[in-house]
Amino acid sequence: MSERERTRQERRHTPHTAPHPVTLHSVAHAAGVSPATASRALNGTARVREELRDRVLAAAAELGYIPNAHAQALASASNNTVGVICHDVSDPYFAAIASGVMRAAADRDLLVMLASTFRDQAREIAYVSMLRAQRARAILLIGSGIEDRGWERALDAELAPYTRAGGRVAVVSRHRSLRVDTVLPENREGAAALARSLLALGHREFAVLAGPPELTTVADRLAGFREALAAAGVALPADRVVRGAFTRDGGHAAALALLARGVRPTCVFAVTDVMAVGALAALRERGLRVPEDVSLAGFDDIPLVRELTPPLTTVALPLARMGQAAIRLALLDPLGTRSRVEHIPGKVVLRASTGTLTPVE
Amino acid sequence: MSERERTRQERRHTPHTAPHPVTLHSVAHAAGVSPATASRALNGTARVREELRDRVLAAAAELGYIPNAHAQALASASNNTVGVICHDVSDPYFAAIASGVMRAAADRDLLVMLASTFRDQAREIAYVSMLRAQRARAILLIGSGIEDRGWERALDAELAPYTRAGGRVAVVSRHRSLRVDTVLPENREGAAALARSLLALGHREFAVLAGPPELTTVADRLAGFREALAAAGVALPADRVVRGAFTRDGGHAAALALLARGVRPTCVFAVTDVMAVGALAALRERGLRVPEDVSLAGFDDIPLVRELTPPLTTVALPLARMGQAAIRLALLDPLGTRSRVEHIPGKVVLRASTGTLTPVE
DNA sequence: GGACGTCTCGAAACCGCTTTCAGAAAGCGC
DNA sequence: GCGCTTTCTGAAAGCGGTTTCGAGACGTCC
Repeated sequence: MSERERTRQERRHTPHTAPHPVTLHSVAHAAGVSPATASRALNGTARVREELRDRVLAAAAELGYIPNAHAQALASASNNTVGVICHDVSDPYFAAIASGVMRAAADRDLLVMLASTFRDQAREIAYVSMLRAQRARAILLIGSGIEDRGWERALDAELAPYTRAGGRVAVVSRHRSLRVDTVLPENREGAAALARSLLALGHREFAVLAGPPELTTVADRLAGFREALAAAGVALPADRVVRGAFTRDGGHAAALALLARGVRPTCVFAVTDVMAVGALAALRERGLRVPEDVSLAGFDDIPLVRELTPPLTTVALPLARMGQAAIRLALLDPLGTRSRVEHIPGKVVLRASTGTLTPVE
Repeated sequence: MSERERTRQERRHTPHTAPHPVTLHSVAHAAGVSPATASRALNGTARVREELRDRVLAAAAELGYIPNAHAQALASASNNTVGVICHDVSDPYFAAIASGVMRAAADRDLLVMLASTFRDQAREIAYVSMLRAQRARAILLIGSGIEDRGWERALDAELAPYTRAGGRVAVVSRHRSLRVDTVLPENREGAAALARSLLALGHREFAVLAGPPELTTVADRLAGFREALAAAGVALPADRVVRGAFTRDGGHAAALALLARGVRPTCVFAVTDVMAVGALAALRERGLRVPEDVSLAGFDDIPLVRELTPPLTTVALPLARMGQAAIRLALLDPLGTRSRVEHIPGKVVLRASTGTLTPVE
């Protein structure tokens, strides 16, 4: 018995992999109090005689004590981390939203665990599982959803037990079948407003560079745009809509495909700024001047598009604030089983890419 | 006693805040084995009779068991999270590096905790402390360092016990007095090579938009640039160097300040692409055409600068690979107490912003 | 048939902290 | 001086896993 005791002690003396030997016990011992008192003194969770408190604090500082967050989380069943899942940090659209998330998290002393799926849906589900294991307070899904119904279902299956157990889920710019809090741009209205502005500039011949049709973001923006045109008696034939990936190169390819069809619109609407960037390059490559030969408009107002030549007309979304809103929603008290939706209006910003045209024709 | 037992039970039945009631005990019980066996079966850490293993796995799947990462970390003193600290996720320079970090982390099944300091040095130190509390396997410091000696010292004081206890620290593009692994662009050589290229284009009148002088990144790039000029007999007087913040607006302001001094260089070198973006806008605002009236070059090759008009000449750095290198270094076995430094060469990329000039004069 | 080595599996200690619960000490009114 | 609060403090029971250690159950070999 005492033999076993001894070997155990020896092992403890070899902090082979143990990163942090200074425990609450150490400081309690050094301060001449019990661990309970030390805990209370350090966290202020209960009154402790001033003299003892000072001794504890001094000992903690002296020893360089850093509490073990794992032990804390385990013992108190609390947790101050949130998980964020996105496609890729280097996408400026996401980066802008993430920046807002980080700001809001910092204000609330939350630690953010960030996961990039690189558009791999299996990885996305794996990350949700990991974040569940970490017992994250909330999981944020950011960015346009997924193009596969099966995976969506699998994702919801992973999310459901999490929310049922008290976990909070918030999504931004993405639909869910689950009842989760949502930050949703007014895609339809924004695109419609943009269309009206473009009509007012005199355009009548349009083309749209759209993303994957399964994405509600795409569907809504396309629908809004088309409706506003229709209201003005302008049609948007099917051959004027080209699909492409939600990336710079996707926009580039889509624009080339459009031109290859032989259509020559006076104005091109890319449903995403990122796609518009690629489109601008493609148009240039084909010798078209923007806005003299063709106008170009996007959606989102990522910082980048202000630096383009010409600066891009777009529908501005308060991206950073959308990120903050996601955190806010996720940390609000759960409002029954209902899900909240925060609608974010977009604002049309006319820049030089659509020129200040005298009405055509 | 039994009374106390009962109230405890009742409390357990109200998972008020407890996010996850399914524990290893549950599945062990359901499978009719001990928790020890269940643990071994789930982790494959020891041989378990096939029949039992199947029962455990089935029970785990049935109950939707998800291990508690906190308990695992606590019990096994292991951990699969790394912390990353940067200024702001929405800075494209950082975003590109972070993307590489995320990729490397995903390949190794690591969870990344990301913290943005928003250039607040107190916050940076606080984050190191939080990451220490999380017992992160490694802490990555990304991006240009700090402009304050006192804070730097405080940061090292926070880092030192961490590394001493076995934590790994890696920094990219940033100097440390501590012995930590480092991923370092060859700023001096890159800037010198750029200068030679610009000289070859015929330029003789230069100006530099530099960042805060305390940053070694800035100092190195400036020194390399100046040396290469000197080697060609070209001087760079003090009034041709303007300081500005390491941001788009910093570059903008610096360029305006330069012009306000009345100097008219034929070529402007912004030590950072991000600054160059602002500078380009400023030059335009003052009616200068790039590259006809003045050439402009940057450093880093962030994706954005390829989309500018004109595309920006710069020194390309493999940003994503630098991020991956940081993870790799941090997770390599500690090589004694020595610190490794991985030097990253830059590659001059001539684009239209410096034009294909016929040698001036 | 008994000594002995192998494989599995369970009991129990432990990781580092929080939080009850109860006891000690001190303050108070009578 | 005595019972009763009110405050502080410490012992100890977890939180949910991992891992050591030893005990059975078999198989093998003299």
